[in-house]
Amino acid sequence: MGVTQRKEREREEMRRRILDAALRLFLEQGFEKTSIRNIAEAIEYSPATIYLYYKDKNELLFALHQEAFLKMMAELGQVVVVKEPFERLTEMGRKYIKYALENPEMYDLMFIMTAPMETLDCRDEVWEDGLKSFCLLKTVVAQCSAAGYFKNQDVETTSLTIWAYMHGLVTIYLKNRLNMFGDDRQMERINQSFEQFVNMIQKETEHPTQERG
Amino acid sequence: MGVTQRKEREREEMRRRILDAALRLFLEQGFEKTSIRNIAEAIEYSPATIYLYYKDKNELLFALHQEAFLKMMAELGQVVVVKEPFERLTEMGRKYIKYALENPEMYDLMFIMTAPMETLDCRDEVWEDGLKSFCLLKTVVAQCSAAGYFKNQDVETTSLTIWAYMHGLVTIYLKNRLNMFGDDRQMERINQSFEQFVNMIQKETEHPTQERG
DNA sequence: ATTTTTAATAAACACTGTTCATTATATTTG
DNA sequence: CAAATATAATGAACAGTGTTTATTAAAAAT
Repeated sequence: MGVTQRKEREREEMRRRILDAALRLFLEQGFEKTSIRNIAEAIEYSPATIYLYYKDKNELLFALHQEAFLKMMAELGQVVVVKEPFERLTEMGRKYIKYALENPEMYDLMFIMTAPMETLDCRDEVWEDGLKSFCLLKTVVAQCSAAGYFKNQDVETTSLTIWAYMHGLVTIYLKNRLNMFGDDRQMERINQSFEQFVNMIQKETEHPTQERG
Repeated sequence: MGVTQRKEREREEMRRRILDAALRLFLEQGFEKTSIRNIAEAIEYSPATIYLYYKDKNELLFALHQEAFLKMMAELGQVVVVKEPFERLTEMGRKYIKYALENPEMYDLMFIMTAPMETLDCRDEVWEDGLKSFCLLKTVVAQCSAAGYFKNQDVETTSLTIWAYMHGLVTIYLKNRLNMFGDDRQMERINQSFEQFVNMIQKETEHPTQERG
């Protein structure tokens, strides 16, 4: 009989309700101020009920982290419309910055917090979301490579270098470390640095590597 | 009479005792598992006493963050012994990675956590430690610039670009995001990327002459 | 209609940062 | 010296956290 299926469906619906409430509160008031009790209250259930659908808070954070990756991949994926490979990579960089700045809490969950990762650790699973998005980057880098950019450079290393720079740039900003300049030119600084970095890696095309002591 | 002086000294001693205990516990069991109560217990005082010496936990974290900067500056400052400017910059990069990887909790406090920064915000002070260390980087970058590197590049922008990359690289590692590759070649990847980045920014030097320091 | 399975919860546990009235100690004053 | 005052330290409480468990209510199977 269809009872099992309905139960399964209802279970999924409940998981969604919890996730949606968690996401809403998360975005409204930040991670630190959102508790299991808040989420339970939002969906009008007792706190203990949450634990019937998610093992612990880490698992809930992990589920949110997955949602965040879905959204980011959708946005970064749009770069396929850009024809020229290097301009495609550049546009992906711009979109990465845009996503991070528009979704700071989600970005935290995806790349900074260790809590969601612990779920993977104890499940003995690999970080698929991270791998998939890194793969997207590698693909575009490989296309650049095929178009003559990044000569004699390993695609994976180049991708990591680019990601590291992008990640560093946005987290310095998101974690309020650009405040130190005391002015309101933070976005300007980000854009200038980004432009410089793009120019820098672009030049990797032209000249062959020259020796130096 | 010297009572005031002695009181002031005793107060400083107590602040140090608290800080030392906090630092020890922090390093022993990480930030998340270290509470005001733990620290109080370690110095054999009541939790409330801590609040006579530090306004709140953020202020305590800020004080620890300052200690961390002292240590990092001491280590990075050693690069003055390196004669050639670009090699000096490279060595500073190596030392930055070394410091971050050897002091992950401290690094978190310095560049990732927002809690210590809140103390600055409500004190209406500027982030001096950050500024000072960024200044050190700028100095070395300027020396490279004077030696013919980073032609036509703004020193501040270049410094931010370099810092962003370094910061991104170490945090991706520290926050366990390099686990995704599933192998044990994480340090290898870091070193490869670093090498690539160093090569990349080195080429920013204009190559009409191969004259250098 | 009765038994069994499932879902939801109230209440508790062991924590957290923080505040405040009260007590103990040290210093200053008469 | 003793009495008054200032300072330091604390116990106890408040309001919160994630999580577990015994108990109850509801649904499903017999």
